Amino acid sequence: MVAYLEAMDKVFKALADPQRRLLLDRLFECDGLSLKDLVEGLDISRQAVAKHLHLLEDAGLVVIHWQGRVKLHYLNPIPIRQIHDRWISKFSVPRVQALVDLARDLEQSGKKGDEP
Amino acid sequence: MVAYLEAMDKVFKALADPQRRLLLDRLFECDGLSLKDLVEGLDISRQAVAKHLHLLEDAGLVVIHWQGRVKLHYLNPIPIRQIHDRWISKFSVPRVQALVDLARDLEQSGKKGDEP
DNA sequence: AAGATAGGCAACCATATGGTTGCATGTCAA
DNA sequence: TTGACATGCAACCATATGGTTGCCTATCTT
Repeated sequence: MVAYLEAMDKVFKALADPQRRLLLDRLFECDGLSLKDLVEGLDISRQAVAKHLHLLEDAGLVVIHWQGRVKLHYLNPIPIRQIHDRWISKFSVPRVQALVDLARDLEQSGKKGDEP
Repeated sequence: MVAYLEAMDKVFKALADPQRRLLLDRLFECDGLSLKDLVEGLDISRQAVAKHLHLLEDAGLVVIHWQGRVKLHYLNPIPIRQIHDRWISKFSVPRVQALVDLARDLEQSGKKGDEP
């Protein structure tokens, strides 16, 4: 149990940086990218991106697969789901989801009225 | 959209600290605690706890309600759900949940065999 | 009215974090 | 086999972060 919490600490630390979240976004929409692929569009050095990816991998949010000299990265959503389950009980899911959808709809209709 | 990402940045930063996650755990099991209540059992100063709670409040993970001179804290699970929805698509929820349950069961059976 | 209680604000400090640069290693392709 | 390419490792630096202490404000209670 304590080991689980320590493992999750790495997950939360890994998610704390916006660049790393962008990397996860990229992998979410297109799984199996290499380091070189992921460097493009981030405006920081390759070494910085590599460090980020190592943190994500160490946290278990990304799993890798070597293919020759290129390292492919895959998103692992399980820790994300575990975060969810920590503070949202099964019975409250529908209520919370309804509120999320409501908030999104309000955001949308607000956007429409922004520039008439 | 960019405002949404910036708002979520506060959420991830707030979740990055273990003490703050413990505070959320406390509120999850017993909503509506005061600062004084929450200080007990954390082994850091009241001011440190207050700072943590301010961060959680600013991130929208905790909502407060003044009752005289005592500040009551309530857990708001909506940002947690939004994290979930960012990287777990609706159609993949059953698969991911099955993997989470499997991992938990394996952890359990492993525990049993730990001390024979 | 006065002490006790619940909380806020600000300055300060040590460490953690994210970035850089420079160099090394291993694999593919001509 | 040799040069190009994909990635790893280490040292270093500026800033962010979490903690402390000291003092202030507001609200109960007697």
